This record gives sequence, structure tokens and C-alpha cells, in this order.
Amino acid sequence: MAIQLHTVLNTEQSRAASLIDGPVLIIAGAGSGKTRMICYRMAHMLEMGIHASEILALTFTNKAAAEMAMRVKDLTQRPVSELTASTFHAFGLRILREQGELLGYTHNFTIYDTSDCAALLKEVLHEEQLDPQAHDIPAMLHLFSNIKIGRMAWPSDCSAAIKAVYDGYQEHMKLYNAVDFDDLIMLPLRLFERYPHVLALYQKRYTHIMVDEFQDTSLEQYRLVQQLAAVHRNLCVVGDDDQSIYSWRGANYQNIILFETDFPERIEIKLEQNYRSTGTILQAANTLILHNTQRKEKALWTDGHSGGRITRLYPEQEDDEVQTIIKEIRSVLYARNLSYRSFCILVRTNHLIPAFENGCMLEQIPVQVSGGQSFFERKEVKDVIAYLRILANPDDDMALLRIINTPRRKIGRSTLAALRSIAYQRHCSLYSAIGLVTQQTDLYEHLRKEPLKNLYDLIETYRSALFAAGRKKSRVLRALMEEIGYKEYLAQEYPNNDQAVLFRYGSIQSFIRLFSQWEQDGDNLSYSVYDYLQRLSLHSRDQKEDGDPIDALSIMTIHASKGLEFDCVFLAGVEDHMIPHARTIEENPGALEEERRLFYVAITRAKQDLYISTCTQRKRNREVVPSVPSRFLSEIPEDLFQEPAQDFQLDKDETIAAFNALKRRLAEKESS
DNA sequence: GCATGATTGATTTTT
DNA sequence: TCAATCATGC
Repeated sequence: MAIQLHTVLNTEQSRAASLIDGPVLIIAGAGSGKTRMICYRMAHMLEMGIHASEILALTFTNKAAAEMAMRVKDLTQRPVSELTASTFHAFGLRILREQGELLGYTHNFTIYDTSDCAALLKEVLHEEQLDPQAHDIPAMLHLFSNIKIGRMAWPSDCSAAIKAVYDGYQEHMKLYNAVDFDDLIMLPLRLFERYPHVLALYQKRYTHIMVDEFQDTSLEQYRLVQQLAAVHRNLCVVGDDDQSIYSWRGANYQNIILFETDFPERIEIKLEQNYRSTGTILQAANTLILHNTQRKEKALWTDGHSGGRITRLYPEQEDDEVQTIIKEIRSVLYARNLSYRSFCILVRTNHLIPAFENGCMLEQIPVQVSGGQSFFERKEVKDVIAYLRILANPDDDMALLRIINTPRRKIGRSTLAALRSIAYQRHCSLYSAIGLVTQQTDLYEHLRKEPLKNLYDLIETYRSALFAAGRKKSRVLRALMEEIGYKEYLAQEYPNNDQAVLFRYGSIQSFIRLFSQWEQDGDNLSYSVYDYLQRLSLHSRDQKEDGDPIDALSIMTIHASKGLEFDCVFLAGVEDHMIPHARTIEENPGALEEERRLFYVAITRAKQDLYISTCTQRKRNREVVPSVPSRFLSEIPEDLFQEPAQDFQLDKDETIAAFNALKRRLAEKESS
């Protein structure tokens, strides 16, 4: 059955969805039904006879990509396994898997995440006789990233030593057969540049390309799609310059201008009608964003209600803020008969999250936290992953360093130093150095070879076992964890804390279970360890694996909330050093506009009610200092705000109403 | 030479 | 609050 676009979409949306040939630029404001439109557009393409394998849809997060594929499937009632809906990084990975050998990468390459890169950088600093503590590692990584991607030239005051560190870093990556996130974009670009036939292959394969969240693409990401679309010119980009919040990661909303130059025949469509929020919330968002100077003109409007005012809360301190917000959520929940999933607490920085998480746990409120420390970032989980990594790619030094003495196997500082210097001289990985040391009986006699040999044999044994295991690799991993006595190691690390030991070993078991589920999944045509590990490094910060929707209150950073919506949104910590973030604007005063966009994104997540909480004082570096409200609040008209109700006591009628609502909910639960 | 316990220092956002 | 580093003991 054909989809009648104009019956399900508004005029602009329908126009955007039906223009499938030629370049199209869609400026889509927050809550303008952008995702819906994109999905209809893809469904329309399929109906027009374009094959799913010819469509490439790129987005920013794995979650968004997965959702897109699912919605298209629902709309068309067809399988979408051949549709490519992925993040830029996952797409880059795919190209590299298919063609990376041309650049000298073997199929078992490892993807280094930020913490791996930081660890490597420290290693290289040591190697170059520099003190890692004297250097700002994240800042250096950021600089290296800019250099690598060609966004920046070396600053004139940059020492030769730093440049040597950069070279060392690059050399090590190649030696380990490892790539970082930048490489996932840059290496495909290099492939296209050096091997025009490879570019032609992909140009032919993907005849229709769409990019969502275009304002968050980097220059390099744009170049990637621009090249792919250069011949057929069927490129549709969708974005909102007001929601560009990733410039620190290279996002450049001026790509919109580049697109306009590269595709002068483009058609431009603006989606400004908002289907999400009340008039009050939109008015707040519109007036706030007007303070930014560089933007495409647009204003959100709604034909719905103006809704209630924005409530401001003034708790005294963090713990007070947690209590105040939880109390408010409870009372709104019962008064309005909502469920927890209608609520969201948004914060600027990750470290505010645990306080809310714990507070909710104590109050028995189910929570869903994204951001913060994820399952895959727990120490013990990283340890198992490191074991798996070293089996997959023994040259992965960062993985080896993680497990070389975990559990303790009497390989200490001086042995390690010796190994490092051998690896350095021989231009080989640490693992090769270990192999060398253990095999040369007459050399390196001052080293304690026994533990090294044991480790080397262990890895070799399990390596061959792993590759002989087919779809039963998780058993090999489980056996390995048992053989090395990881549980005993935990017991030793956390003496007289059995709970911690159980909890942490539980994580290990959960991880092995996840791995096992993945490899047994019949839909997985490729079930190699490399696939799993590479997937893991791109997905690790995502939501939990199983998608059963639980009714829980969401807690997350503003960045993580992009694209989501909630009935009631609580913005916590809206203070002048948090948002705008003091350190951010100190480093780069121009970032003020981005902080404002961030606040704009936060406000526009709310459908019905918006609460803004500002503590009067906050703990900073163990000292309690007074906090003042964010300057952005003064950019929103006063009359859109209301002060909180005098106290949170419900009056008699409200109490009865709440009680009845509760009864109703219980009855509903019973019957379902 | 390695393991262990004490001290210190540090916190923006994420693929 | 937690992790990485340092100094000391075995």
C-alpha cells in the first residue's frame, strides 16, 4: 500500500520527504518532526523502487541510527537489513574493514577509545623522557586530533619535543595495528584520495544519501559524504544550526554554507512548526537563542496550548537539590497520573549524575541513567575486554599493559621497563618483546623469565583455542577467567568486602553472557572476535543491550538528551559556572554561543513542564561556595517563570486526587 | 624486585 | 568520591 505523504505530514515535511532526487537542505527546528519526516522519506524512496542497499543514512549516535532503521521497517513492513543506517564512525569502520588492507591494516585492527589513546600518550611521553604529570593529557589529545585531521597547523610556540611525541604516538598506533576515532574518518578519506576506483565503488553503491544532525558533522565527515554524492548528487542533509553542540569535537555548523556552495542547485526547506512543546517553552527557547549572532533565521511556533509557566527551584545545596527535585517529581507524578518515563533530569556535567542516581535509589524510584560510568567502563569489565583484545590482536600494547599484572603475576616495574626498552629498540610490540625474551635462553638473563613465559604460553594457548571455537568463543573466555583466578584476585583486592567481590565478578559474568548472546545470534553472519570488539568500541557508551522498555526516570547530560523528549524536564545545576561552563568559556570565549545552544537544546526537550533548579551554594573543590543563577536565565522573559509553590504539601483535594490516581494505577497494574 | 598501604590530586561535553 | 602515584616494607 502506497504511503500518502501529504496525509501524514504537513506541507513542508511532505515536500521534503518527496524530493528524493538532487541535493536538498532541510533546516529543521527542535521538535519539528524531523526524524518522522526522514523515515517517511526513506520509506518513500523504497516505494519508488530504490533498493534498500542503495540508501545510506548517516546520523550521530548508534541509538538514532537503530531507531531510524526500526521506524522505516515499521512504515514499510519490509525487512531493512540491507539498508545502511549508521553513524559516521561505524560507516568509516565498514569501509576500513572492506578496503583497509590497501593502507596496510590487517583485518584484526583494534579501535582505541579515548582512554586507550590517553594511556598510549602517557607511554609515549615516558618514552620521550617527559613527565606525563606535567602535561595536560586531554588537551594534548585534542591538539593531536586537530593536527591529524588537518583542522589546525602546529602552533608556533609548540616545542619539537611535543611534535616528537605526536610522531611517536602515530608510530605506535600503526605498530599496534590500532586506529583511533579520527582514523575511522580520515583513513577512508585517504582511501578515496589514493584509490579513485574505491571511491567509484562506493559512489555507485550508494545512490541516495541522507545525513541527519548535519550541524554536528565535522569538516572531514562532510567531505566524506560530499565525495560520495559528487556524481549522482542525491544528497539530503537535515540539521539545525541552533542545536550545534559538538564543536569541541570538530562539529562545524558552517558546513551548511559549504553544502550550499558545493551544491548550488540545492532546494532548501525549513521546518519550523513545533509539535512537541507548549507555547511558553517555545517562547523561552526562541528569545534565548536570539542572543546568538551567527545563525540561520528561524522561529519555532505551535498551534497548541501556551501551557503552564516554567517553575524555578532554589535548593540550598546539591543534596538539597536532589531531594527537592525528587519530591517535585513524586508530586507531579501522582497529581497528573504520569509514569516515571515521562520525567527527565538533565545536567551539564556527568559528575552531577551519581547524586541523583543514589537519591532515587534510596527513594525506590526506578532510574535509567545514560552517560556517567557505563557498564563497559567498569574496571573489571575493561579487564575482561582487555583479555579478549589481547587474544584478538596480541600487538595491542594498551590491552597487554592492562592485564600484564592483573591478577598479580610478579611482573613488576623493572621487568616492564626492560620489556619497553626492548620493544623500543626493536620497533615491535611488547608482546613480541616478551616472545623474544622467553625464547632467547642465553640473552636477557637478568630478567625473571618464569612469569613472562607463563603469560606468553597462556595467551598462545587461549588464542588458538579461541580461533578454534566457532560460535563458542565465550566458553574459551570463561575458561580463561577461571584459569587466571580472576575471582580470587578480586577477593584479594577487596578483602573483607564480599559484596564488592560478588558484584564485580557478576559484571564479568554478565559480560561473558552478553558476548555469548551475541555470538549465538543467528542473524549475525559474521561472528568473529574482531567484529565484536570493534562493535564494542563504537557502542560502549550506548544504552544497555536489551531493549525492554522499563518505566524509569531518565537522568542524563544535556548532550546525551539531544533528539529526545519528555513531558516534564528538570534542569539541575543551572548556575553560572556550570552552564555556561566556566572552564569552557575561559578556554574559548567564543564558546559562549555554543553553551547557549546547549541550554536551548535542554529547554526544548520539554513537552509540557519545565523546571529549572539553581542551588544557592555548591561544593567546589571541597569548599562550599555561593552559586549564582546562569546568565542565560536573564535572557528569558521574566513573565514566563513562576516561583515554586510555597511548600510541597498537597492540600486536601489534591491529596484525595493523588490517592485516587494511585489507586487507579494499582488497579491498572493488577489487570494488565 | 615486587606488593602494599598512604597520600594526593582532580573533575566538560562523546563517536 | 575515586583513581593514580609514591614511599616503604618484605
